[in-house]
Amino acid sequence: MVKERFLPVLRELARCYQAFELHSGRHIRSLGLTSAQFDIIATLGNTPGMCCGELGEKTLITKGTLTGVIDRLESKALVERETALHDRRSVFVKLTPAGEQLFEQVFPAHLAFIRQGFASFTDDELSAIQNMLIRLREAFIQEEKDPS
Amino acid sequence: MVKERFLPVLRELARCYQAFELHSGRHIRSLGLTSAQFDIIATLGNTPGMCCGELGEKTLITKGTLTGVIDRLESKALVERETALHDRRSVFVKLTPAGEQLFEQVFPAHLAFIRQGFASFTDDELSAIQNMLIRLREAFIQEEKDPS
DNA sequence: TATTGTTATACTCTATAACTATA
DNA sequence: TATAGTTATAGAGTATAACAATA
Repeated sequence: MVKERFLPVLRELARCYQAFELHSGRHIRSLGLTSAQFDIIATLGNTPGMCCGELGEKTLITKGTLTGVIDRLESKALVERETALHDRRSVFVKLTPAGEQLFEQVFPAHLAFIRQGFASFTDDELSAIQNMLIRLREAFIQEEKDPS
Repeated sequence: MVKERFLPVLRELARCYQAFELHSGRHIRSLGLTSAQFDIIATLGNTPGMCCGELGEKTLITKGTLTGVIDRLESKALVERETALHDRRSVFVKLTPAGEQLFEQVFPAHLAFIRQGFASFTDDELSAIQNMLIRLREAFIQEEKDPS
C-alpha cells in the first residue's frame, strides 16, 4: 500500500488547478471558445502579436495543432495572420480589433474571479506559495533534463 | 495594463501543474495509454473496483466519455465490466490481472519521479503548501456555488 | 541542410442529447 | 418518473510524420 508524505500535496495541486480549470473552462466555453483558443487569445492580449513558433512555446501547443487552432480563431475573425517581414517562412499572428475587444471584455471577469479566490491570502502567503511552486516546478524540470 | 498581486501565483500554479503533466503525460503515452485511460487505471488501482458513476466522479470524466474510455481499456484487457449485483442498471468496473500488473509496474515509477521533485521540501513546507492549496481550491469552489 | 509553418492521418476526448434497461 | 449506462453526433485537440517555401 502506497504511503508517501508528498502525495497529499500533489493531489491538492491537481485538485486546485482542476477547480480553477473547471470554472474558467465553463466561462471560456460560454464564449464559444475552447481552452486552447482562449490560451491563444490570452497570450496575444496586450502584445503587438508574435509568430507561431513563439506562440507554440508559450502555450505549449505543438505546431501541427497550432495551425488548426489559429485557423478556427481566424475564421471567427478574432486573430489574423501576416507574413513576417524579416523572414518569409514565419507567420505573424495578432488579435484583430474584435479579438482585442473580446480579450478586454473577458479578462477582467477572469481576474475578478481569481482575485476573490485569493482574497484571504496575505502578501506573505502569496510569496511563500509562489516560491514553493517555483521550486517544485524547477525540480520537475530538472529531472526531465537529468533523469538520474 | 493588468497588474494584480495574485497573477504570479496563478501562473506558477499553472506552470507547476503543467510541468508535472508534461512529464507524466510522456510516461503514460510511452505505455500506450492516454491521460484519461491512466486516470482510470490509477483510480481503480488498490480498490476492488467501482461502478461507472463513482469512477466518473473521481476522474471528472462525464458518463458519455467514460463509456468510450472504458471500452478502449477493455479492448486492451486492462479492465473488465461486470453487471452489479444489487442494481442491474449499474456496471461494476475493475482492473484485470493485467491491469493490476500494469498499475503496480507504473505507479512506483511515477512515485519515484514525484518523490524526487519533492525531495528538497521539509515536512513543514509540505504542510504549508498543502494547506494553502486547499484554501485556494475551496475559495474557487465557494465562488462556483455562490457567485456573489 | 536546417527551419517555419502547413497538410495529412488516425485516434481520443469533449459536450450534448436521445435512448435502453432497470428502479 | 428517475437513474445508470450506452449510443450517436459533431467538433476539437493530440502526436506524428511528410511536405513546401524559405533561409
